[in-house]
Amino acid sequence: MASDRYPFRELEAKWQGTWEARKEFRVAEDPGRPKFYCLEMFPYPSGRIHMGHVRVYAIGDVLARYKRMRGFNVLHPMGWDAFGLPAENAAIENGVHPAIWTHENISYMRNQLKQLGLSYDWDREITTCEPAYYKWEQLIFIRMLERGLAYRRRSRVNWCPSCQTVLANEQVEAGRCWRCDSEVTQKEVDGWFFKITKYADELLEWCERLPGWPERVMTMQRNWIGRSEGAEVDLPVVGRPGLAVRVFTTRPDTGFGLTYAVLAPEHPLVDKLVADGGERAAVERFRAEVARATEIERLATDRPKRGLRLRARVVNPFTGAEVPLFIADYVVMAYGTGAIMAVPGEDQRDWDFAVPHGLPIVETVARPAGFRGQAYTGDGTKINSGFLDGLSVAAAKRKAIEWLEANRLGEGKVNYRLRDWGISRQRYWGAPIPVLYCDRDGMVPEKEENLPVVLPENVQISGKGGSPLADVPSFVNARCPRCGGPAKRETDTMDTFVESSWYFLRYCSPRYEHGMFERAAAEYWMPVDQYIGGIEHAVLHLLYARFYTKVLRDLGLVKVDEPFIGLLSQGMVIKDGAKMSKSKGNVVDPDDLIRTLGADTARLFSLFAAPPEKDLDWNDHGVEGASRFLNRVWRFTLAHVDELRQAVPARADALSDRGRAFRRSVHETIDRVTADIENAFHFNTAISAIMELVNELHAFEAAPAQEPRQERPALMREAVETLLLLLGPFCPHIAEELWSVLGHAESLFRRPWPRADSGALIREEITVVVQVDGKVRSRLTVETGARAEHVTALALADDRVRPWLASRQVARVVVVPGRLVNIVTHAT
RNA sequence: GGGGGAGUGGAGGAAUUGGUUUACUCGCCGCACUCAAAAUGCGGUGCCCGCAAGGGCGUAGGGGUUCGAGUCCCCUCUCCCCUACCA
Repeated sequence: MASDRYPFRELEAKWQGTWEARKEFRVAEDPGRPKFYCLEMFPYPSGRIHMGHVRVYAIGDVLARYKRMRGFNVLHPMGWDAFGLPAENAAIENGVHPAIWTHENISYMRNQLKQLGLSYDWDREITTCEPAYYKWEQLIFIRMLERGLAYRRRSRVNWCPSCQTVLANEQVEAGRCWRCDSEVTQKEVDGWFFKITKYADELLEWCERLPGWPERVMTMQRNWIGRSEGAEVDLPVVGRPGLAVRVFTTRPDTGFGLTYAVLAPEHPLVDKLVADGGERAAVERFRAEVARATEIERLATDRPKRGLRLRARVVNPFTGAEVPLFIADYVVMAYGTGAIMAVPGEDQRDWDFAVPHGLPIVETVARPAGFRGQAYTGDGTKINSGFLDGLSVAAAKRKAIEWLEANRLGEGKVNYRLRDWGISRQRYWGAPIPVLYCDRDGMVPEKEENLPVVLPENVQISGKGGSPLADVPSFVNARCPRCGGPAKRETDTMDTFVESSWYFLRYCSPRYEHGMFERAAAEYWMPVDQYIGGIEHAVLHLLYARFYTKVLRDLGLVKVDEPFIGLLSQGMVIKDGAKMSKSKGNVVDPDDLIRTLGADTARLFSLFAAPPEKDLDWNDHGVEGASRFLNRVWRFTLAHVDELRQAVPARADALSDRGRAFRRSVHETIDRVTADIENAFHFNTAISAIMELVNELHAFEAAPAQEPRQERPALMREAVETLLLLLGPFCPHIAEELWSVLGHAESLFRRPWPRADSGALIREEITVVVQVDGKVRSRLTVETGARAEHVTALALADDRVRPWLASRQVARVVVVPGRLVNIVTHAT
């Protein structure tokens, strides 16, 4: 069986070696040529690549090779998102140092990628855990600090009381610690934040200006930013002059229906309002109860809302009435002001809480006739609302805000769901945050000339206790950059999303030593023309990278507003109805596949089985089919190699009928493949067009020759060469090999992409469908451009059509030129 | 609860502005080659009726617009993804 296969192993190794030795894919800025920046999301060096990687990198490689053949100067780089938690977990579990683990993984995976024959400029490879990389991120951190874009505050984190350590979200499994299974609690710690909220509006506006992005990704980003317009309103606390509960509402028009107010349990005001010991104890009990709510409980939206009524009362500023104040679990501190004005008449959540607590419900919008619901959230005429009565909801919102502002009780306000980006990680394997704490000067940034603040290597990682860096005295104990006195270094490291927020800029000048990147290089290459990656990064990575780019722009470092012009979100790789995973036992190992069938087959099937944006259903028989196809191409070419090499071009204007028809197929294939790649990355249909060409090539070769002797080899040579050029981006090794077998000294990838000869595309005759009352009854072969009257006459006279017209009258005839004739009849 | 996407043969998937439904691949069936098998090549393959010629029905279901609907409009069902007490 193996002996029947073409020698993909030797051939793939040979061409990979040749391309590497020739530095075939190395690029430099060239103002004389249009550039194309093709980028796939760089991998985390987890150990081995999986089929998802094969898919995304195959997609990117087709595009990069295609664009090169189209004359673009293509930047197509690769690197490693090398910081991250798994390296630390490996250290904890196997005692391997994260640096060693990471670098071993990188060298294994680099080799795997090279075996796929991907056309990267490997001279630009970057690894984010190297000081030469993260040095620049530290510099930008200091710049952001100076501008108030980086700041420090307390926030809540997941905390394992048994391991005495902070847990990342992915280390919390169903509310329990991934290692010791203890119940995870929340804890307040100091941490660093990037002020992404400052850019909320700009990030949102640009969502409308990125037509090259999938709509669903933009929608997810819009939802994530979550802009909502409303008002903040002060509810004075009864008997406490100067003290008020500030709430955010999107429905200021419903103020007259405000019958109680609610604070988030952890709201800071609660401590000020609760003085009495007994009440304080009740509050603490309630808070503990809410904090215990596990992940699973929180998922159940329909569970009863719990609350505790405080003794303090607040004033409804619209009515002047005193109303009760609660703390309740359905109000979260993370959104708005962490406090709400409750209007049970027009908010279902408030209604759900008000009814069991016996709270009054006031309707402030007239219900439409027949309304049977509970809270009413639709539009209508305002009622029971004093000066707002009679207005529509929208008009009442505007008037209520005017009134609040005139009476200094509140103001119009736009609120965002987007939170500032918490970048502190109490972790070892990340970029150190370049600040120190001095007893005299307080928090001080490291001096720029002292950067990078290098991550020390002599660290014990146990997974217990706080940040591992805190246990490295040589790292922690330092000198204050300002006064020279003793100071302690920050021991938090940065979120790995920071590295991936600018790596695409570093690729422009990866070895540049005087800054993040060389300005001219970035101006030439940026923005990324096509970015390709998984949908799982639809929000976080893609939003952070957009934010970071805007920050760098405002720091005067880059000119672009957005990093990625085009985005392709590829689907998952599925097998047997489920995502490939070790636990499901349905993984296909790329190494095995490359060894048994070759990289070209692996690439071909990944691209053929589904369009890139859809999930790909892996099928071992299908992979065999892809391999069979390449064998077919191989055998055909070798079987005719002498004939093909000796062929002399035929005159295109003097071909036999059969020869002309065959040549037309070849040139139609060029157009189809080009359009499929160009328009929508429909590589699957591009490949099927190439397969059809191969089928036709076989048919042409097998049929008895009727044409002049020279014509046949000439047409076959043109067909095979076209086939190889079209196949090249998909299956570069076999295409390059056969190209050289045909006698070409120069690489196929130095050749321009083929262009269809418009003369070859001309058809003398076309098939026209004849319908009677919308049903296909016959087909006619007519001259291209035949007149409608002529085609109609032929159709009406057609033997297979006439019986359907008997005893009926022709009402009208619809002619679609070059396509069909529809004869519409009615009974006589 | 909110948002987004998808339902086409036995399977993955194709179908220009509404114009031949099911390209290509897999699977299955048949034939050739072979002592045999594999490999390879060629042919067939939506469902139903029919010896055949041919006809009827078919793109989740129901309605509508149209000479003509997988495609456009309305309703219903199913599945997938994201998100979540967002005030």
